[in-house]
Amino acid sequence: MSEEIQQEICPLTVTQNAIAGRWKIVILWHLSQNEMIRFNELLKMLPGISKGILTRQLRELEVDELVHREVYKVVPPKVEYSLTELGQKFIPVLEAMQVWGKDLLNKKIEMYEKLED
Amino acid sequence: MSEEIQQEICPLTVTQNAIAGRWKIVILWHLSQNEMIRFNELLKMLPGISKGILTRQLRELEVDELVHREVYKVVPPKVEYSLTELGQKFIPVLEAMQVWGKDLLNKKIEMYEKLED
DNA sequence: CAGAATCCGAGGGGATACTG
DNA sequence: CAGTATCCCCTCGGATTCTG
Repeated sequence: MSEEIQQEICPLTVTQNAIAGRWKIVILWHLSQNEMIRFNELLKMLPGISKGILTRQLRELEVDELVHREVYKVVPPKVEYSLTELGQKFIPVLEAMQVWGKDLLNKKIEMYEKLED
Repeated sequence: MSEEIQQEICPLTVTQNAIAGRWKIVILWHLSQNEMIRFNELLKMLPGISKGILTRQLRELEVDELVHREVYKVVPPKVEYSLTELGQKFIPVLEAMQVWGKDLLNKKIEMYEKLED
């Protein structure tokens, strides 16, 4: 019981839960770079993902109110995804992650170069 | 094939892979607050985790070089965990996450308060 | 175009018992 | 004290097929 409380009141844990999912971080990043993106565009931006999975990840992000889904009632269907206000507040996290990721990649590159000696 | 390349050269994806795991973020946070922590101390700090899982998460963090494991050859055994240099560079991410998580929690609290009217 | 529905398999979390 | 070794379970990712 007290475990569940901790799940809900720890800021890091709620963050963790919100971004748990193989593609969510990259999805959020694309949305932070593009303002609005249609479903199939997003699909092309994510090589390797399948439609079903993309839909699920987007729905979860929508439930957590990081992403807004705008449906245009036209034929053929048109749906655009964008960051909510909460989603935009998440951008600093993405930026910090990117800084760290680049650091890590540079480190790996250095290691490969040393191996060539 | 090209998917795998993207997996390895995208900074966000490498970050994502490094912290994928139910407890890693919280573990990193505790290590950022304590400099060095023994195994059983960490266990107590994480209500709900089991020994086996804690070990696995720590091993993965060790492989990814975020966490250092110092074994003292004494009886009974004593092992201390700490952040590596790479792990310390991750702290800004944790901080950004915490800011965002607090924001989200405040938002939820507001919603509950409105429900009471 | 943007999904919904279904099925599958891998693997990651968790519990328990044992050990140097 | 700090693990290892199993076993189970269930979720999550992924592939495929169908639809308004």
